[in-house]
Amino acid sequence: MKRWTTGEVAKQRDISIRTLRYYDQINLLTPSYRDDKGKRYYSEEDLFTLEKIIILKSLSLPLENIRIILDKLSYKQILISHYNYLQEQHSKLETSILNTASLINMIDLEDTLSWESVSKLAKRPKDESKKWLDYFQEEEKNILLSTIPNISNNDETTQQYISLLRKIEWCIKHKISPESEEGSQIGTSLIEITNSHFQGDSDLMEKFWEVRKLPAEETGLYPISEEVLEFAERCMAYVTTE
Amino acid sequence: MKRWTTGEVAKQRDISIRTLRYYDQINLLTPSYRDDKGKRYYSEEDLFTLEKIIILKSLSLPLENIRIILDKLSYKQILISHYNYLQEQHSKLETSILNTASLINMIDLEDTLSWESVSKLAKRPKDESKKWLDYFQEEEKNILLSTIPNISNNDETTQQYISLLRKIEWCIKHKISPESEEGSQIGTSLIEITNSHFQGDSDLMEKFWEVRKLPAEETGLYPISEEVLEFAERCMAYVTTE
DNA sequence: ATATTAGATAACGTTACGTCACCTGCAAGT
DNA sequence: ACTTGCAGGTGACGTAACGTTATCTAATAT
Repeated sequence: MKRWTTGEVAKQRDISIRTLRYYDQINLLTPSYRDDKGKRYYSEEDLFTLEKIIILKSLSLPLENIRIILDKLSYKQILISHYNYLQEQHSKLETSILNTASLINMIDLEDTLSWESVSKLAKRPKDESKKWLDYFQEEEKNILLSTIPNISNNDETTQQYISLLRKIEWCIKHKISPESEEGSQIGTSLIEITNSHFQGDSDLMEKFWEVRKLPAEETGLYPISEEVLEFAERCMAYVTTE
Repeated sequence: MKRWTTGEVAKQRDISIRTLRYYDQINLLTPSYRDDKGKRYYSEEDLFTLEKIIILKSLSLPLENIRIILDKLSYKQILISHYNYLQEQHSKLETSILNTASLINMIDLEDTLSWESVSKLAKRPKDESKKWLDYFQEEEKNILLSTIPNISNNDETTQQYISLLRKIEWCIKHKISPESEEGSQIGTSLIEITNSHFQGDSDLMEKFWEVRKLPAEETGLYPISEEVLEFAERCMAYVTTE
């Protein structure tokens, strides 16, 4: 079983040695082995924990909170929350870029620009440092509960469901068509899950997919893009016509 | 001339009142008018300055440095650096998203995942908090100097040049073709600038455009996308065949 | 007449480390 | 045998950018 010293870990993960010692000090990440001379040695598991910590920190969680929830979350759960976070950042960035480009252009056009005209565009996406819970709420509380009533909470199927959506995004990025082996697998799983969720109530099911199209502000859910929805629908269609 | 109180400014820009008072305290942003009772009033110019500060802060400049350079930079210059920053963030985010999706997928596939396989993907874009100067270097030092020798530094043309590239990106985003009024304007300007830069040396010119295609790591320059390059070339072609 | 609101100052608290002083074991060069 | 350099260690104090709390004032609403 390989072990790494502080220096090695620091270099590999691009953090300072001081940081590692600090995390040890506050009992956030205690290396699993200590020399008779006091040297710290980190195991593979320690590195995974560190990875978790770094990701959670990037969601701007205070270290205190990280310590509390660290062992309650799997690496996968954390990665998924990270993914959601990144997606949100991505869409925010795109509007920011557009706004900034507009502003630069405005300066080129009018030479005296009033604050009033600028202030509309200058709105930066506000920093939601306390909002981090949201990235988990979606996993913790049932995806649906808040928007559609009368559906029981089942954490396992929720997990499966999210996993499927990720897989679809993955397929899209790798240009795998919904009319493929993977597509039909996804389709079958989707139908299974949706059936067990809605117990054949196709009316509710329709409503559900509609809701998923709305932007996040209105539903409180992470929005699924049209592209993903279409892919999902084509997967399911492909399975039923096979 | 309208003036705003601390509370109004704080609400409008989504920052805390404490922050405004603090900026006053450290002489970073002193409101241009004070009541006989001590109340702060911010003018339109003050708001522009605040905007500058906020943008520079988002590039993770310490407030100390911001104060030093604040009056040396125009709002436009700052916006452009901000734009560069956003573009870099954007491309980093995209690889991050891909990596995260890959990791999640890996977990679904193999149930025991080794650190070795993870560590390759887990590389986050390193935080370049000291690298902020780069976003300005491009404006300050001549774009070319570092890569192509024998070209004299001219800050004004550099500015024009960057401005043109922004305009191209702007056109692309708004689906304006290079074979349009705007396109021909851009083309003419591009030809003018490039000529005055390279004095008709078409060999060097070729080399220059080639260099711009390389990623940032190798050149130290902000990379121009293929799309922009193609647009530029079509603009110039359009002008010459007109 | 009182309560609420929006502003002010002053002073101490906080997070996540950076930095500094000083100590230790070990391998290599002189 | 001695120094040098390096990689590691432990305090302890320093820092940035505010948050928080206590206390005060002036103006407005009820």
